[in-house]
Amino acid sequence: MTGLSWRPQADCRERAVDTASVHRILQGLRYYFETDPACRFDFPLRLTGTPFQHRVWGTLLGIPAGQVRTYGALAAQLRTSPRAVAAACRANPCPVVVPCHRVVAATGPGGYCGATRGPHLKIKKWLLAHEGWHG
DNA sequence: TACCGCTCGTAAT
DNA sequence: ATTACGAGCGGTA
Repeated sequence: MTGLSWRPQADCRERAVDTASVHRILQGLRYYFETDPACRFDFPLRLTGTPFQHRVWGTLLGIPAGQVRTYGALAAQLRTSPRAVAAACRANPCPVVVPCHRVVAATGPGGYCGATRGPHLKIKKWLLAHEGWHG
């Protein structure tokens, strides 16, 4: 996971989390990485964002592991524009758990964590491969 | 206002 | 069959 840039928003930083919850979250992530990439994360999420961003993130959570959607397809589904979807993906405060890596461009892989190339993109491709998607 | 993790049409190699 | 480019897009800072 090194290289993933977490850009926590105020809500994430300031919230007090008890040790047991942290343990549960780490266990869930470990299970995803080591055992079953198709597992559902069952811990509660409290994401900070605009109403539109919550709409997009909620839709992302409905994409099964091993599948992808294009920015354009999500835009049509949400009655908005591809770029707006991309901007919301980019603002995702909780990568991996909220699977913005399952959103790709019509012509290529698209970006990840604010980058359209470089190490971040390698992470996106790794996650997709981990989930068994071969594009 | 000016950015953009996009997309589509059109046109030139 | 590719590439390149322009215009339009909707949300956000």
